[in-house]
Amino acid sequence: MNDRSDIERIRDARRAKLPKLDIDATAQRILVVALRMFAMHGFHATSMRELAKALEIQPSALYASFPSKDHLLAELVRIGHEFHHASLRAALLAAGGEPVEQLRAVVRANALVHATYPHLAVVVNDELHALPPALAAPGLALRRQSVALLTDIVERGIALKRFAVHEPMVAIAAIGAMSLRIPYWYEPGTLAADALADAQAELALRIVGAAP
Amino acid sequence: MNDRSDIERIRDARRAKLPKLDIDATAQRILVVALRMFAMHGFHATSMRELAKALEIQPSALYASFPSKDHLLAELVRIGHEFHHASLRAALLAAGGEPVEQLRAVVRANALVHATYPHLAVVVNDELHALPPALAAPGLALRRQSVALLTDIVERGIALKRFAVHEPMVAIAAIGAMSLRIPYWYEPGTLAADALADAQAELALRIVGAAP
DNA sequence: GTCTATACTATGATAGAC
DNA sequence: GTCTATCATAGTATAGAC
Repeated sequence: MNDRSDIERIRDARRAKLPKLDIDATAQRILVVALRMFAMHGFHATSMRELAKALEIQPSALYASFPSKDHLLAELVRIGHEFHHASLRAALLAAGGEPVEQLRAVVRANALVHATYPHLAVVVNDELHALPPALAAPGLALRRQSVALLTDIVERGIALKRFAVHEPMVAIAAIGAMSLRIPYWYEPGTLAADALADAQAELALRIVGAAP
Repeated sequence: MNDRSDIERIRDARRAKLPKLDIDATAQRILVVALRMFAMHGFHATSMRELAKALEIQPSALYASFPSKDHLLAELVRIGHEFHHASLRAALLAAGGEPVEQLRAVVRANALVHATYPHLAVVVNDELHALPPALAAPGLALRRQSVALLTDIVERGIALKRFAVHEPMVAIAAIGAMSLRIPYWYEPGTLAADALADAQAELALRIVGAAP
């Protein structure tokens, strides 16, 4: 498919990038380009031939670094989930014991990850289902942990009467959804990533009815 | 690919369904099954052969109703966008002139569409980018109108001092994201769709800082 | 680790009979 | 409108030389 006319799911204005990794330079180069193409067009809409062409190597050379296309995606999904979960955990640990501050910190971190690594977020969220279960399992486990982390904060805040929420599940889903959607609309320029994170943290506090 | 092992993007607990349509019965039967498969596995991960097999017809029979796989997706996307936009418009028209009631009505409608037609919502949102630009254009136009509809309500509410928002764009995106994500987590049972819609409408009012 | 060359399979789509 | 049969292409992946 030389003449691809698909609509891009995420704009390439911000170049695709990965967190710092400790892996082979060739593998990293492949991962970054694969990340961009998987994010923009989707995993199944990106062929190994096209990926190789974008890298200016032959398709067969890809298999020296990754045993299959699935493993390539799995590695991106693994990196994304681990970085994401580590970011949330670090934010929570630094936030002290007050639910308001915990929620603010975790939502800020969640927003910043999505604003800083939008391609990675898109691939993690939209292409995980393309993996065979064995390769998707680790990511799914981390995802559940991240949800639990947010759930625990909100439920504790309710118990401590810091928050007032009618339907906790709906509120938690709304807070998660807010940051999850960042890659699809946000572009830095008018609003700095940090200001976006602050704004979403404030909205999260409104959502849980934290006393202002 | 007989032995598909992909993870399903959306559970099939709720059977895929379409709004009432005025089209050929055969075409409708094809559309419903395609809707389910595109929603669960993705457009590119669903082959015409698999679709035909699920319908218990031969692949070539599909082409009597739709000239190509793209057109099949385009029809689903068109139906989804038109139904969605019509729902929001109807809700707004019935809501009177008060921004608080307008926002409540539109968010309720948005939530109900996503809770009632989750497969359609998933296909519209996740597979639109798989269409060539010419086929995607009508959907994109309706999408912009729906966003504008919400934006106008929020901005008018701010101007009339009914709402207090620091970053309108962030608030509007959050309100949209909340309903958009419904198909990926919500399952009726513990919470009725109507209660979900009410809960999201309340959260939207909190997000825009409507006086309680 | 990259190349050339190629095997094998799956894909979207069409031809033509009924 | 559905069938059988088939085409042309694109897909993932491998073999073997350098």
